[in-house]
Amino acid sequence: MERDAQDERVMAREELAIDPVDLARKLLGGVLESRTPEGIVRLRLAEVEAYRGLDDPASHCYRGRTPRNDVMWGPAGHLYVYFVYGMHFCANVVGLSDGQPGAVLLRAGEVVEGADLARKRRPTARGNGHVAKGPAVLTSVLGLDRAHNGIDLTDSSASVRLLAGESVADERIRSGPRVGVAAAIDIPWRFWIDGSPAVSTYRRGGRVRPRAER
DNA sequence: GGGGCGATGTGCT
DNA sequence: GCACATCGCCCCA
Repeated sequence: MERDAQDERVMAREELAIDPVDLARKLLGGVLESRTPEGIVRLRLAEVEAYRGLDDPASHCYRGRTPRNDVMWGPAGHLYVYFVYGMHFCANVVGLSDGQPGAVLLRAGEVVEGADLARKRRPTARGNGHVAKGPAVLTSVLGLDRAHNGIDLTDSSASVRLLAGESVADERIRSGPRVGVAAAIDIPWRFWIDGSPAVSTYRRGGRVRPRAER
C-alpha cells in the first residue's frame, strides 16, 4: 500500500536541513525507530519543540559551541542526546545545515510497534507501553542514551532511524509555548497533534523566585 | 575550583 | 499541586 511504503521510507537529509521551526511541523506523524538486541520499538511523533540556535535564549547553542552541544551544529538529520536533571536523557533531531545550529526536541509519541519492550523498559510510565508522554519517557522507551548521541538518522543501516510516517494535516497541528522553558516563554515553538493521547501536560519552566516576582 | 540549576518524572498530599 | 531525586554542564571567581 502507498501509505505503508511511506511509513517505511527513511527520511533524507535534505528534507531535514531546514529551519527547526519548519522541521518541527514536518516531524509530527513521523516515526522514530530503534533497533537493539532486545528488539524493535517504533514511535509515531505526536509532540515536538523547536530550538533555534544563536538567537534563542532557551537553546543549548545560545552561548556558543561546546563539547556537549557539538552535534547541534550539524549536519542535519543527526540525533542529539543530552543528559538532564541528573537522571534523564532527551533526544533531538538536528535541523538546518552545517554551521547553523538548531534542533527539534522530541517530546512525546505513540508506540506503534514494540509495546511490550517499551513497557519493560519503562514499567512505571503511564499509558501501559502504548504512549511515551514526555521527552525522558520517550528516550527510555526507545532505549536511547548518551551512546546514541550523533547517530545519523538518515542512514538506512543505523540502529536508530527516522521514517517518514504519515503526513499530518495542518488543521490537526496545534502550537503553544515550550514546556519547562522560562526564556522566550511567549514564543509558541511547541507543536503537537491535536487529540493525541501522548501529548504531555504543560508546565512552565524556571524556578519560582523566592519573592522577587511581582 | 566551586556552586547553582536545568528542554523532567514520579509519588504523595 | 508540590517536593524531591541526582549529576553534568557552564558561568564566575
